Amino acid sequence: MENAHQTLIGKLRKHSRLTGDDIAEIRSFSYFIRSLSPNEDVIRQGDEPDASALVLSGIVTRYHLLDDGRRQYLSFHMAGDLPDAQALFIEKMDHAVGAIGSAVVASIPHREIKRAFERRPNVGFAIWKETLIDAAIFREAITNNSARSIRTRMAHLFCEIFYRACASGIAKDDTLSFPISLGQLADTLGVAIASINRALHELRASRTMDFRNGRLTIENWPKLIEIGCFNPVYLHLRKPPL
Amino acid sequence: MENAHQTLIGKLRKHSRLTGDDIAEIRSFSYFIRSLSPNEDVIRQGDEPDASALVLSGIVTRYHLLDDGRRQYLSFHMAGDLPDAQALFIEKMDHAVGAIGSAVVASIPHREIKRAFERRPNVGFAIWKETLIDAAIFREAITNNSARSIRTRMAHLFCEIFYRACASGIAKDDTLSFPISLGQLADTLGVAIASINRALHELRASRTMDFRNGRLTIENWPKLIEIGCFNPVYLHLRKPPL
DNA sequence: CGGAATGTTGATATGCCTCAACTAAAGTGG
DNA sequence: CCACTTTAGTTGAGGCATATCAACATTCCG
Repeated sequence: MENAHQTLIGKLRKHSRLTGDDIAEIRSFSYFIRSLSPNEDVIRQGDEPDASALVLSGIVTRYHLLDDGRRQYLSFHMAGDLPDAQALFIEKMDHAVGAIGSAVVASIPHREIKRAFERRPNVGFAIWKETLIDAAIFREAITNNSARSIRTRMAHLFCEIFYRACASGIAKDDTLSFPISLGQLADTLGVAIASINRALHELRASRTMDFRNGRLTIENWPKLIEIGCFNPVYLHLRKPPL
Repeated sequence: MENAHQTLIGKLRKHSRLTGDDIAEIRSFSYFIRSLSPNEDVIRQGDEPDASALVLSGIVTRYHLLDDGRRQYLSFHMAGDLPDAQALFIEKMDHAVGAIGSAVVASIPHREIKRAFERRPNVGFAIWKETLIDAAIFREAITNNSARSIRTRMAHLFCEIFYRACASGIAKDDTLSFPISLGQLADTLGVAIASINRALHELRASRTMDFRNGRLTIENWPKLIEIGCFNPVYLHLRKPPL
């Protein structure tokens, strides 16, 4: 596995330009590694963390815990992502962050990240930009879950995940490990498990994509894009991977 | 009407601490005033603006334009908000920004805002924090539109709007001008107009709140909070207005 | 090997959408 | 200022997509 500094630098460079000094500053970050079991939380709603997690491997999710105990999954994060960067400036977490499947994260103290902002504003701008892209992904999720059919929602979600996985380098050809359950998928797209299952079977039968046992396989990318009304502009990548 | 500097300073201070030097830096911003007619756009999807709008009066919205011409409204903004601050670091707009009813905005050049960051990092952090709170509002909208009944969605939306309007100072006692049509409400909550209408009549009949002719009146705030499962933590206000 | 969690499938119920017909309000031009 | 047009709001009837429920199959994991 790459080290945390390299993972972060590689990620930031996908969206921003960094100078040698910026990179040196990032390399000065200390961190500690944390290995997560499936469904283990990194942070809980209400916590006030003093470090931010950088995903090194596996899938990490952000979710709301509802009054009745249900969950609403908000986003999924992979190697290079900073799923709780917002805690740098907002003390109390309004949502939780946890692993889907096994994952490894590097915990970087806020203090060091903030010091970097003062010394190299450019590093701050790059991380700020990451949080802005997060926001764009949230906006797209609003539209996806509000204005589209189950079939389209599902296709769109998998388009986004696969596209980002390609950018992140964790997708192998047309396949990707994404160990999420149907129940979690239901709590992501805002529909019942039974409906998730049926939509999944439909995409499988039409040889568009196949998701089973936590593995996503793309069989017909153009068709999946069309079904999902997917337009990757909102991901704001400098070099589109596909 | 207050001037733009004062509006911005007042807003940032609701979430962040600013020193005298920070405030002086903000006062150095140049801007020009732009008056908007109902439904006029400030920026369109695909634009690459070089200035950010600060809302001075009226309601401004952010929305996605879908393939079939429909709209998905994403958020609403009022005096003090910076609805397109993200364009500071993301060149191409992935959504549009426009007025609901008549509105007035101040356009501040990106160049000047970025210069302020270099001179007073604290000013940058305060604006960054605003964009992070925006993201929290988006997350809440995902949950609202995905995991709640129409009735609850509607109550939650009006709770948020009224709460923020109080913080912003534009609500008078228990009433607020919010000149949105039922069709726009439908395109916000992801439901049909007919359903919006019926939910509205239900809230009116139960004397919880009344929305008509672009005016929101709260009749029973505790009840509205309960119906909407509203918890304002995600708005991250230093001093809750209610 | 046994138990729990997850996935599968059909039958039934229902909330919401669609459509349509109508009313009310707002904007426009003579 | 009024007639006209357009837009917004209202309401009921009917249909459909999706939720719910239940029973069972499969996989995972200790």
